[in-house]
Amino acid sequence: MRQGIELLFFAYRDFTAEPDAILEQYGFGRAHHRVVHFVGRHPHMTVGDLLAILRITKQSLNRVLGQLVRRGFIIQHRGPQDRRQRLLELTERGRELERQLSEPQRIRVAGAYRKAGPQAVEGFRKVLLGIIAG
Amino acid sequence: MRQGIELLFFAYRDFTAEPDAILEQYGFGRAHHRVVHFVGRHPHMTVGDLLAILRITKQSLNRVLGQLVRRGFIIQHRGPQDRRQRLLELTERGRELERQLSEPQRIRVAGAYRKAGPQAVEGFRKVLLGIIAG
DNA sequence: CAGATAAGTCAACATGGCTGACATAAAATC
DNA sequence: GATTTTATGTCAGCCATGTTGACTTATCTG
Repeated sequence: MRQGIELLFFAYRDFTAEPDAILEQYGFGRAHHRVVHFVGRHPHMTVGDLLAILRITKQSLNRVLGQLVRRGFIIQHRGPQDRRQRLLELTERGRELERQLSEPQRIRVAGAYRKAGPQAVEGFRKVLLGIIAG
Repeated sequence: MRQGIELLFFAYRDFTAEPDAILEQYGFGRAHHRVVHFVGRHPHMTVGDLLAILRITKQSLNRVLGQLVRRGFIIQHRGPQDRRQRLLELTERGRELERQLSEPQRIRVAGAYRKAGPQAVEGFRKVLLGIIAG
């Protein structure tokens, strides 16, 4: 049981180390990575969607989101139905950053998947989903 | 691939939420939790061991470790071979805190294990170990 | 004895959480 | 049509926890 708890800690620790080094070159932090990741994965998501996923305050998000917008990694456009919304999207520059950040993670996960085999991957997903659902 | 990356983020997010709420009552943070966890798991570990596991600086560690010692959750005693070392151990109070913090996590992991089955648990471990090593 | 090592400390700084208060525009409701 | 709610943004300040750099003390080792 305790081992499972620790595995999550170590995996998270090692998982974030390489992207962190890349982010530093841009003057960004881990928070920027999360934003870039989720906007890349869900183009045209709203600010509210992002807040719900990250579970942080609007003020915290805006600090990093604002930087990403001002420096041209993310563009915002008004929602077509609800014009209060700001739909978020990566620019080409943002997509390039996303690729760069996710590369070491993809390699890491791909390697682990390959070594463990498809059945283990299935178990990995099942257990993590159970942990998330609670 | 991307799904695997996100699963880790969500699992870590949900995994830390409940302990965080408990820690707040003590005026502690997530960093204290990590220290309490690892000292609980490896009694008589040295400060250096803890630094290597956590991969933070001695100054960062000392801030939280010092608080835990001063407030009676951890005791230090000199290493019998090497008297420069400070071997770390939870006090009864520290063990009680550890139990309290790990309870929601144990429940979460146990529930996920039960739902997913032993074979999935094996896969979960394999993949996470691959991510850590790889 | 000299140098290396384990641990602790002081000071200053950055990141990224938080609360609280308030502003604006647009949508939804009465 | 007026009012209220919602989505977003913003200012200001606080806190936890990471960082670097410099230095001390005690102890071990060659």
